[in-house]
Amino acid sequence: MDGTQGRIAARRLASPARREQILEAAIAYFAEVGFGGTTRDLARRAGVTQALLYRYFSSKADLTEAVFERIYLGRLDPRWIEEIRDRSVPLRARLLRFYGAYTGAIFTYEWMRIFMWAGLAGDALNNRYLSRVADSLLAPIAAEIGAEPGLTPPAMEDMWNLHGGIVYIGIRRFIYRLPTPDDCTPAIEAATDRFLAGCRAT
Amino acid sequence: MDGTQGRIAARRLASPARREQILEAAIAYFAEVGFGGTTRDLARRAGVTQALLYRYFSSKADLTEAVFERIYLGRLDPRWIEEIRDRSVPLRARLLRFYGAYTGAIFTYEWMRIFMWAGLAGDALNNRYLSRVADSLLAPIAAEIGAEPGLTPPAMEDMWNLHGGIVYIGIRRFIYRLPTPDDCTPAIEAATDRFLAGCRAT
DNA sequence: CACTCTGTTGATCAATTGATCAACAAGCGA
DNA sequence: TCGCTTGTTGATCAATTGATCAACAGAGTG
Repeated sequence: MDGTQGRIAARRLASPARREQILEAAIAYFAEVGFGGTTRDLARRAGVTQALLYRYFSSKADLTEAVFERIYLGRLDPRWIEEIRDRSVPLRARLLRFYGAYTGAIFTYEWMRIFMWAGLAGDALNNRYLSRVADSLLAPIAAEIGAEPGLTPPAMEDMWNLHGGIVYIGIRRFIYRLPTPDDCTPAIEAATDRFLAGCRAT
Repeated sequence: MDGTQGRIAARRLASPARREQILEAAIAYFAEVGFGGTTRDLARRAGVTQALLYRYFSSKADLTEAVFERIYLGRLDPRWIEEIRDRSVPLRARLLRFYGAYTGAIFTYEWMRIFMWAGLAGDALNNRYLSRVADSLLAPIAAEIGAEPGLTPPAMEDMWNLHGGIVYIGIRRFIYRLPTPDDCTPAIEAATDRFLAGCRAT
């Protein structure tokens, strides 16, 4: 209830809890201002002293690395690909289910912005993540489309087009701060239907 | 032919030429490292002294502002919208012509990255630019599609989907540094055809 | 209460960085 | 060649910033 920013933290915390608190604050802070942000500002927002950061992280680089790991780790749910291949469910429903889950996982302020900051900075994890998206998600989806009677399997560039058109909603919302629909399900449905219709027409 | 970086500049240059040279170097430099880059690094790459920057720009903020203006100014060609409305040309050809010209204008290392850096930093020009894209380009395109017999006019969210899917090619190439086709014309054609087919099906 | 462990802090250092300024020097007209 | 204008530089300042460390303080134990 104090009017000042930060300094909300308890006076004394168990080591793992404090580390977790700092890490969470770092994710929120770096998402907002990028990795050029200062350790002093971060500490203020975490409600601790700047010196304390160095008890839990050996350097700023060490801290940002922890932010990366936390952000990337477990972001790609292995069940997604299983569900994509589950042919007991109609193809359209599988696509909608996947992109519902995928956007549900990545359409957050922290994820979208940290991913973009990292991409611009040339982070290697970023590049590797997207390669995995291509190999483990887009390629299997293309294969499933190709397995459907009457549908031509789309090229990877077409898959990227589907993917990019959907992800761009999050870019507009969290990076460009443009108004977007609260619920992006209808947009995903429309994009998916257009895409499937295109695979049929060829 | 000196092995060192930078210091290519002539010893003495006319004032406007030097300013132009610094501005060009700033665009290339900030595109690469973002606006957190230092004036010393920039000066080194421009081949001048750090102090000289302040003869042509009153502050770093003044310099970055000049970079913005140069980048944004004249990037939206007013002829594009005229050509979009030119109904003597088939609709599909108009769409392809527009996105050929549009991607030809923005798919550069400098533009894509500075635009993204600025977007993350919350630059106002960025937001305004995209609003103009929506009002002056996407909305008229939607209207032209709606004017075509047998086609339903797409909602703005659909237009953003078309747009985002195409722009995402540039994001992959210049921000994520992923491999993309040298010529993105086929991808644009495929995306456009899918989109128009979708407008027909409804 | 005294003791110990450890989470936390304020002070501080060295390097970086935006910005300034007096001094230098290249071109050019008289 | 002299002298003026102006493009250019090296030195330097003040503020910021990542990182360190001795000292402080809260909590549990005997």
